[in-house]
Amino acid sequence: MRRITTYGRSQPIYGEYDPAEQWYCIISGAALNYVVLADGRRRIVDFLLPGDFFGFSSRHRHHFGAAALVDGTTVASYPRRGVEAMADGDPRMARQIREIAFKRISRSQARLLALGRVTSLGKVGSFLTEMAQRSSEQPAEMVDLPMSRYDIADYLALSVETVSRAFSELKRCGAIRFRGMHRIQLIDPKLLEDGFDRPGLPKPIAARRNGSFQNAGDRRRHGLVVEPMPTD
Amino acid sequence: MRRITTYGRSQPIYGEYDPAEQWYCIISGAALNYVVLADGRRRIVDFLLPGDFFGFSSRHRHHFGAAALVDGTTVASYPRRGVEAMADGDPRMARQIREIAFKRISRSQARLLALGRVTSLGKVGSFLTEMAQRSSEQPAEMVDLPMSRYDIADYLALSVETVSRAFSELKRCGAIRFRGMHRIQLIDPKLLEDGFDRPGLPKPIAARRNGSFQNAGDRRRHGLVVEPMPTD
DNA sequence: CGATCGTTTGAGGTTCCTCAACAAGTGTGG
DNA sequence: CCACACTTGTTGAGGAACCTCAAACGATCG
Repeated sequence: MRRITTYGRSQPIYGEYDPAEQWYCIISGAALNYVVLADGRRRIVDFLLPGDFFGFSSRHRHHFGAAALVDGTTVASYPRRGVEAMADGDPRMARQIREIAFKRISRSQARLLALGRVTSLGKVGSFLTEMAQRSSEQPAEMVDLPMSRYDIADYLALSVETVSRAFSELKRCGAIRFRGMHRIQLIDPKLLEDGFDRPGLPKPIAARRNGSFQNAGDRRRHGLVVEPMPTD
Repeated sequence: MRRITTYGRSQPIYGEYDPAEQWYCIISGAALNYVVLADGRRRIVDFLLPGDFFGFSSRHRHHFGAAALVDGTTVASYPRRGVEAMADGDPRMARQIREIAFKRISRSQARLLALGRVTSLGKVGSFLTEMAQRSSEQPAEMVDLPMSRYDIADYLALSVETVSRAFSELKRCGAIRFRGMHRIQLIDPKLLEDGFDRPGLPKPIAARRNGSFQNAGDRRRHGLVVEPMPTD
């Protein structure tokens, strides 16, 4: 039913616009979903870690490519038709697939927020937070980054140089510490998660920690007037 | 089974962190998914148009809020448990739900690309393209924008001023034409979709239309070496 | 050891954000 | 009907952040 394949670094798992006939799950290693834009730039749509399912598509072809990040990445693949047939006969299976899909929706949407952040430190900070949460169950403060700075840059829609500078800056202000190039210790996770958001301020050494909202006028300006739920 | 509710402008459909006990579908009008960040800013996670399902969550609580965009937005809501039970007994239903979920994954990921675009004209251009595609089956060149410039700004992670300037600029260079404040005619959809991507260039009047890739060196730099698929 | 890749740091220019003012559209009450 | 307040949209000026180009350093591998 399922087939295990091992890939080398940068080796494609499937290409952009390939027919979407398999679903996949990372067993070990890491991979990424990418797109190459018309002008040759690359965007990384998602990093894929052990336990992540991918390769779903609403149409019959993929919209993105997938490639391994590290040598020896092992991936399980399941024929789409077979799984769908199994799901048809086994409601628990179907639920599990739904659950996986919903999780993925949540994650993409959370990522939208990260991408929407204003400053490079904010983006890199939330990237580190995301990786820390995904790579282990309990909030670990040690993060392995199997990808290069280039990958991170394409993931966050920043230039490599800006990513590198952001890491240096985070180190300088004591939010992180390097344990080797691809191993980072999070000293102040809270700061990484919601600090560094506002540009053009004194300098993001001390983070705002108020957590309160703006005044009512600002909320109304944004169309977020809090009114009672409709009673019916 | 399903319940129809009508909402006024800016009226919440459900709040952030509310228990996720219903699934919803827009019947008419428009709505949005939003988040209010710690510093009081708002991010719009998604615009919801007729036919769009929303309110899925992998956990028992929503991560985002939902609110109506226009007066008289009608929304169908379905009790989650009921639908899940139905899906358990009806494989076709289950498939349909999967299909909806997969579509939504595709859309969030497509949106990641739009947010990752470099320039404000690129972002606004792909926003218009997205709205045009979503609001009708065949590629329409007339787009209704039920949301304010503020909403668009929060959707694209730009300031209102920049959004407004981008519209003006697009009008100036003949890519769009105004048919009222919230009704826009797309003159050059191709330009909107892939033009305006590179900052710091002559000025994005003539779009690059080559569609070819960079040289091999650049592809390798990005870890996208094209190698044969594993034969096994 | 040389070559290449990955990473970091510097300098200059462009874009976008903030602050500000103004114009246009909408609704309310006199 | 108009005055007024308020919201929404547009435009200008100045400064901050990021991108590009460039160069240097470190690591890895043959």
